[in-house]
Amino acid sequence: MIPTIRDVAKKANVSVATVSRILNGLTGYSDKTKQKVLSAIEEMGYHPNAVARSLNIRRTQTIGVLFPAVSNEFSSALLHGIEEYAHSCNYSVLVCNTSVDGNRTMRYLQVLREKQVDGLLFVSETLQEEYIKALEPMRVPVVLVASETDDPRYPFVKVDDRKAAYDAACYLIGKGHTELAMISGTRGDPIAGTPRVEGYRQALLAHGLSFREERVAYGDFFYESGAAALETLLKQSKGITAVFAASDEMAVGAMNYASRHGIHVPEELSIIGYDNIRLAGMIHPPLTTVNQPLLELGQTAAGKLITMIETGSTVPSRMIPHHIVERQTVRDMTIRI
Amino acid sequence: MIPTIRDVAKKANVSVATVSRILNGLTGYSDKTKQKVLSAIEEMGYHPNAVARSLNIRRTQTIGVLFPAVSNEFSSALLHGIEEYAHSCNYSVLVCNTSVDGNRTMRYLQVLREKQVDGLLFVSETLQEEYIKALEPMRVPVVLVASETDDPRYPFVKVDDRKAAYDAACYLIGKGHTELAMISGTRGDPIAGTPRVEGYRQALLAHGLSFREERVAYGDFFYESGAAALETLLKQSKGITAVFAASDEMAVGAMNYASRHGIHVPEELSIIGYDNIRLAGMIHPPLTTVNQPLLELGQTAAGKLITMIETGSTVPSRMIPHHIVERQTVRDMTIRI
DNA sequence: CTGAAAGCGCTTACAG
DNA sequence: CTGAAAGCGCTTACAG
Repeated sequence: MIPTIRDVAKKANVSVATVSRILNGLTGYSDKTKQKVLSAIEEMGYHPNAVARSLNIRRTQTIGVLFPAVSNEFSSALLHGIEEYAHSCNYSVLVCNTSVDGNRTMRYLQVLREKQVDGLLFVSETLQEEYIKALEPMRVPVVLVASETDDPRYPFVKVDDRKAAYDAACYLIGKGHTELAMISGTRGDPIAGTPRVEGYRQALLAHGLSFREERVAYGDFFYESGAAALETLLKQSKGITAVFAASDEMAVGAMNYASRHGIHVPEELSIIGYDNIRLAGMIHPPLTTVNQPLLELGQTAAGKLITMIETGSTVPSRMIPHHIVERQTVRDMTIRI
Repeated sequence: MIPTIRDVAKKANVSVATVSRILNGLTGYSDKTKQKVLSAIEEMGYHPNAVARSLNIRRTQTIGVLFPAVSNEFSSALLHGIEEYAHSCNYSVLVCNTSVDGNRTMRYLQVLREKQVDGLLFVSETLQEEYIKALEPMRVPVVLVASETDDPRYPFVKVDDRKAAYDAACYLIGKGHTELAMISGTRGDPIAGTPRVEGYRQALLAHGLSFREERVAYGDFFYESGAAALETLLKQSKGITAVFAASDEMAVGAMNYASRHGIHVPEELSIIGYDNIRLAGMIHPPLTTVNQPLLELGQTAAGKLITMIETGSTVPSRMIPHHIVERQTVRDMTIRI
């Protein structure tokens, strides 16, 4: 029914080997043969079967991407970068939404292994021992995005979270703020939690300010938790003039809390976020924040993975530069009005 | 190196046929044989090769999903629903970001065809003649999501855009507004453009209000265009008290314009959006909008596609119910204060 | 420049 | 209950 390479060969009066060579741009056939074959392909509407090809060459030109959650701006911007780069290199991407569920992750790993993906990208997820055990025998390259590990077999691509948080706090201090507070992401999160608190702390100390436990509240990176965290901070401590939130969503949640309670941003309270997702520019006043180049992170990670796949060698990890995007939520206290 | 079914068979002293039967849960082997085989599999760390299997059974348990743009809340919520449902049915999903580019779409179609996907989902894209020509010989089911066609071979899953827009306008009218305006999406867009303007128009007429061209401005669904559209409306026509925006992003853009120009929402201007993406609940004041159940749209579409794949029959299209989510951007004019 | 044949790792009648 | 063998649609030495 659907024509195969065999049918094409028959029609063009050549062997399948010749058709295969032409299809793959190899050498070893006359121009006349090539024309014959090409027109047979055209006439029959032949399309090669990549599954058969993959079985032979043991390459599927497909990578698997595991996300803890797919439906937020952060993930989708990364996915965009990954897909774009992969497509430009002729790779397809299989998306897997693990829902932060270890069991789902393990099942996906199984599926991806059986489907013979050429490589794997772990987004925003730390490599559990269990995953490593499953990954090892798969013998395919793995790259982490917006995550980190010290196992050299698994390179990662991310922003320097500690430094970015340090810079955010310094920015606030540079604007004359001395009464800082922080809305952290999930307590103990080894990637986007602890390092950002640590960077914030170091910035305070570097400027002779004291780090006060009651001036750190913990959320979960999502919008809803931002308001609750600000409420906690305001209850626990008086005199705060600026807060650093470890995600834009939490920053916006905090801004809403402020707005509902008649606290003016930035006049009475300054806020700086983290991520620079589109949301940051959509609210009023627009949010000053730390830019994570998500598209670039995705592209770079896909690039590293594909390099590893195609060269068989391992590549170094990479810190992508961040920067602060100044908008309108931080008051400059050094200017007297 | 990596064990195959052959190695397992050898180790367990049975034929590959028997191993295959056990692997696939067929009948025709003793319990003793089963144990022998299972422990051989265990010992060797054998994992079946789905590519080889696919070549045989000509099913890949993979579907392709084409998006015009992947990095926005709308697409990612749909993707979430699609991926979730597909995964629950043991299908994997290959994402393709067409960037609203016909050439890219055609190339993806080619790749997906070669990779032998079992079915295709078109998200927010109309089926061009060119696509249909490429789709036809692929002989796999196709379902449209948040889009529409009258070709019965391609079922679709969407909200009734005309009716939803009608309801949005009626909601405004029900709140006592008579001076309505609309921020439409892309002019002439056959799915999310024209039908929404038409629904809005019909609602006006049904209530004895006149539809005035100068009270419709066109954006492109995205944030940036919302502000410009509101500016245009306000310049073209005096006395507007309420506006219906054909997307939440444009509604928020309009709210920002209002805020920057000292126009209070909802006291001086009411706004209703369309989509109910998370953004709608994150801004201040929170946006009243038309809810499109995106997760459900995605799930339903994936369900229909998989049904078509597995039964070989075609399924009917489906309109998913929408509803209005009342928040705080529409003033009730029927209440005297 | 070209073809016959083995093989990629499975599944599935068919025969016993 | 079990196995030998053909076949899925390709690629790739090998030989000429």
